[in-house]
Amino acid sequence: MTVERSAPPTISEVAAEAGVGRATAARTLGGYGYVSPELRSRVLAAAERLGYRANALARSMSTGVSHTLGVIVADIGNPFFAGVVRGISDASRARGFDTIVLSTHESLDEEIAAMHVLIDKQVDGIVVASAALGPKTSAHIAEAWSRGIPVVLVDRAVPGLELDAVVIDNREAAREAVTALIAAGHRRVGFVWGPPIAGRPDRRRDLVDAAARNLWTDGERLRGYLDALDDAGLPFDADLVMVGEKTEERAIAEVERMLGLDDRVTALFCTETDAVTGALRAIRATGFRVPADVSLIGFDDSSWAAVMEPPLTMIEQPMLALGTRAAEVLLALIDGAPRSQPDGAFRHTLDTRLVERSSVAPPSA
Amino acid sequence: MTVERSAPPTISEVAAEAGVGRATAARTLGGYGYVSPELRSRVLAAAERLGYRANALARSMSTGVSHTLGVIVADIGNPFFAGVVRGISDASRARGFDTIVLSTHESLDEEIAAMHVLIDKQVDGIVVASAALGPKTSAHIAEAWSRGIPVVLVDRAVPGLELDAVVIDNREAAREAVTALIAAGHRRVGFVWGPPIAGRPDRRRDLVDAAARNLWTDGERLRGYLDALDDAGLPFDADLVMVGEKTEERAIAEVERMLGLDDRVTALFCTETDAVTGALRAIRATGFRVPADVSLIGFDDSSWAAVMEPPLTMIEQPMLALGTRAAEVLLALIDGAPRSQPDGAFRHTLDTRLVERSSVAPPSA
DNA sequence: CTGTTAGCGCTTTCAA
DNA sequence: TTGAAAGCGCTAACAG
Repeated sequence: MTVERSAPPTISEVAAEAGVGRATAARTLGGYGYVSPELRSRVLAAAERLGYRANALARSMSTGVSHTLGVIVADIGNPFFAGVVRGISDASRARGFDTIVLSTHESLDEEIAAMHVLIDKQVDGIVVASAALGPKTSAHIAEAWSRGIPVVLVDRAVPGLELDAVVIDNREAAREAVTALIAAGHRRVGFVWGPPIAGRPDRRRDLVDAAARNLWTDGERLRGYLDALDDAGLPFDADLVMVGEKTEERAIAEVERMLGLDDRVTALFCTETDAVTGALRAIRATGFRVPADVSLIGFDDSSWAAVMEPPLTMIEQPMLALGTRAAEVLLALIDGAPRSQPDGAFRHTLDTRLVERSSVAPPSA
Repeated sequence: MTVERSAPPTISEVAAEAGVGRATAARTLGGYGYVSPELRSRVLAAAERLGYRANALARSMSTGVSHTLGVIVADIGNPFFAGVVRGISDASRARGFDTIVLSTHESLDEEIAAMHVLIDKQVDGIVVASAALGPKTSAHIAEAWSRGIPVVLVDRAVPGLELDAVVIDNREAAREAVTALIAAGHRRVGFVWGPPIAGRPDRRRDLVDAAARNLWTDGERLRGYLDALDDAGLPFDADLVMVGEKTEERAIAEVERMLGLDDRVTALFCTETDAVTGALRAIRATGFRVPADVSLIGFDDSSWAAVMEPPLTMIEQPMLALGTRAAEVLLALIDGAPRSQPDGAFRHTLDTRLVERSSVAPPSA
């Protein structure tokens, strides 16, 4: 008892039905070339009658353009990336492009595989939040380019890769946040969600090196933290930075540790949502209070942060704008705009905003 | 100073390079048919040398399958849908399918357009969280089916449409939550995020009718609320349900109103994240406290809810599972599994969980 | 302005 | 086993 269905009508059938040549049907239905009003309406009527719909694949086959963009992110389920993808999606849809989105689960191998999928599917361009750390790990990106597929980076720049990248100034945003903490009087501010390394580095330099070997955004945020310390002439203390796996559990453990130090932390800078919630749990578990006992600023504002008790001071990232901008840059490239200059990559830096609420107060005496 | 790039190598070029017929190259590269080890390795070597990559479009053209799934949701930027999409994406990727995702911004017209885009792009199947209210507004879904493209619904069933639908039991989940509130002693519980209608309906029946003319999930949740009231023998009071636009602002206004009633609300059931944050803001603005003055339960648990002060009791939806399950059902359909039975649609109902935390307490005397 | 013809790159009979 | 040739549905020259 299956539904009866014949093969979808092709343009030839429409032409036959309308009693015109195939090209004429193609011209009116494809919206190109000249067709007399007379034939035009006959074709349209025939198409209507048959329920004709163009086969986009066949069209792409002969034109060489798919009107499809590829998007590669670590995790489409993450609200941040979801927002970015929404931006890309809206901006490209407005220009007639659809998007294929692939999640890499933060794995470089999956990112490479994703890139191949997109190349094979003949997308017209790709925007990627890459896990690549430098030119040596980004051959797949260069490969897309060499095959004529423009690529723009979003959220994460790749040091040494001369490509358009739509990002925020993570370093400056972090510095601003930590500076605010210091300005409130804090001298012991913890950094939550550090580089995922096993041991605790003794020297500041080792930490920076480790960060450079990991996610670009994380490294930049760490540098911004260090910058703020330097600006204020505060000493660096390895005990105040979280190391190890980037999980909420680990954040809880690390923050509890920092809170248990003889010269305990009085303020926390959290670089991601899970770091914030982890820190909050740790603070609560140890009986401290925000902001009376410990101040806190986190990355990635959300509607929840505003209804917390107390409302949280957060760094707001322009998620949608990152996406729309990336799509615009990519679309321009597809239209033939010149790519990055030989003397350095184009960096499109979008503004962040420190949304001041009530989680920052002077340290208790 | 542009990068030199020749047209990507085709299978013919690989064949020539390997000194074999085109079909032989196609057979080894396509992984089908028989090829002698001898020629096989020669082809592979040639492909490697030329940097050959299959053109998936051309392949789809001749095989008729695109190994691509279409996904239509209201807003990919919404964490809930992002989670669902992540589930779909992971499950389908594991089976070699990629996904094109389209956001409709909750507009039926955009949904119809999206459906056409996917049909034109020859996707092998579609999963949609539809805004359609019934058979009359879901012609586009039937159209996809009639063209041989399987469709499965996710999150939102469409009454009267006999299609596989992967959903949760919204009515039961709502009833459970409201029952918990009533069990705590509340007799005046408000319903936040009601049907988007202009005026306040006098009669309960008008409200239910209005709900039926709107989003399926919303209607079900309202029915569950009503069920709980009935179970407990509590009277329905139109003043306790929010009506109007579904925005956080409106929720704030409505909750403030309910809190200002002579016989004010002492508990709130919020059907969505923004309803929860709106309610929280209103409660705070009016000087009340959770749960001392007003209890609250909301839909869509998140990591934030657990770190609120107090931690919020919430209904947890299996976002990822909704997605993976929908993908599995769709993939099975693509594989030729029989679709819904003539005597009713297949409903795949996933469990929700009421995560009890501390936002529910007996009403204050 | 319209129709004919030749591809786009791949798969798939069909002979050899 | 392998190769030649046809065809998927559409666009794009090129005549007419």
